[in-house]
Amino acid sequence: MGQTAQTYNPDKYQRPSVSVDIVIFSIIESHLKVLLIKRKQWPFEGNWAFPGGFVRMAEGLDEAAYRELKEETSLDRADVYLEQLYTFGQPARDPRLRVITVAYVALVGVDKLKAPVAGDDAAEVGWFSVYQPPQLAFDHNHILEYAITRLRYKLEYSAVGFQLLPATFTLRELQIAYEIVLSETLDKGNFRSKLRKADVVEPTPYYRRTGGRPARLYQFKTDAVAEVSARRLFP
Amino acid sequence: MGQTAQTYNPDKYQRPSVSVDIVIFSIIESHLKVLLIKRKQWPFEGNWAFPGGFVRMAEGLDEAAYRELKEETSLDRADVYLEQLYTFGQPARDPRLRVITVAYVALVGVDKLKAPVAGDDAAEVGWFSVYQPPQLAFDHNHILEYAITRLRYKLEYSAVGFQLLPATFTLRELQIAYEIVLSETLDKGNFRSKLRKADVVEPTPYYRRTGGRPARLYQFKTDAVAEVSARRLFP
DNA sequence: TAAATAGTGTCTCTTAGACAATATTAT
DNA sequence: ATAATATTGTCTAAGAGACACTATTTA
Repeated sequence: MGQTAQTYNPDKYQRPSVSVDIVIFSIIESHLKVLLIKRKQWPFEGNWAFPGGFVRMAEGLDEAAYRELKEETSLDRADVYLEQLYTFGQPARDPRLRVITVAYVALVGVDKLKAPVAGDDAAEVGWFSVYQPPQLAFDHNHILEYAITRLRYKLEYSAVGFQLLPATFTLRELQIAYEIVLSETLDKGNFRSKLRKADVVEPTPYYRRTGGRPARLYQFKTDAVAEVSARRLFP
Repeated sequence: MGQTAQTYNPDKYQRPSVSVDIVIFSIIESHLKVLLIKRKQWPFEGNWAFPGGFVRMAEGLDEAAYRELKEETSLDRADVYLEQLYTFGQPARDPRLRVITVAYVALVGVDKLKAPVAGDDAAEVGWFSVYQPPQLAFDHNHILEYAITRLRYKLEYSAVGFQLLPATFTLRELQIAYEIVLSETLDKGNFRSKLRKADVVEPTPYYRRTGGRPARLYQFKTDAVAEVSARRLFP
């Protein structure tokens, strides 16, 4: 809102619509998946799209994202990690009208997944592997690419990968989550020593039974900043 | 634009206005400065604000940012580095009406600075030190903080700092630019060896006279990717 | 020659990454 | 005991950072 804001009367001009779209990631059966909703109407009828919707006049952007998350997936604000991704505004991205969309990325732990119910008209909802996504509506394929890139980046430099797991987890489970997102194998010993130095997880008194020696369960340190800044966590 | 997009008719509802705001950085007289325009009307009359304006129906967001840049500062698309920063949309950020703004960051070399002319009504324009900014309009102080953080981050991990300098420059000048932005001193030898390894600058046949031994002029390798990804350039 | 700045090299300590060794359970 | 998995430790090469040295100009 710079200089022209005073002389320009926006009421005289058409305004775009503004929506939020949420790229929700989770790890399901050892695969990085994204939540999609099937469209039932033109345009892109039958294609899949991210949950989302229009921003209301009295709510902020994050607020709109949380509201849509709740409405379309029953996921509560406390159940997810949410951050703004990027704003996409090509004039032709929606054939009906000008829609500028503020895209968000969300991470959800498997244990938080209720059966996702879509909005009022009970649309189809499903989790899809991010590497073989179906044909998506609008520019959502492009947004998905961008979101995956950001997710990888985030995980390399911070500890938000926690958000993809239940409240307690073994270090091996955490490593596997990282391996799934980054699409590369990590060294067990090095992964653990990195974690130790980053000081972001703490042991609980509990263990999980596995095939061999039971594994200690860990949790994220509540006081730890997930955003381990300035130094790469898993290069 | 998810499920609700079909059942929701946006024409029945009020729409927000969407603007772009551009935080333009440059290094002027050894200080990191930002370009601001003085507002002449309510609200925030007399306060300073970033150049920017409303997005038109037929243009994309980047396009709108470049257009406003040209209109309000005469800076051409080729003269600046521009990237989207973040979208701010608190309902009350503009007292007149609901405005969601897509903020951009721009870097300009000193040599590109024409006398900045403001829009039609010839407002005051000035460069201000980012560390003692005046009282800004709207949430622009907050946006400025965010932009500085992003700028520092970008410079640490990439080579876009080049964009703050003329086409040719000495390595010492480049180092000083980095020091000014990062607010810390860097080791001469280490800075140079990092640059050598990153392989982003190449020598020209020219020299600049200084107080002592003349310094060779360098330029950015045209084929080099300024985004030196995945590895930190100046930790 | 002295001062000033440019440019290069070296040394040490830390860290990344590969790999090995030990520990604890079930069968 | 053997298999399976957890957990910790060791070694080496590369990189970061501190610092010193040489080079080339002006005054």
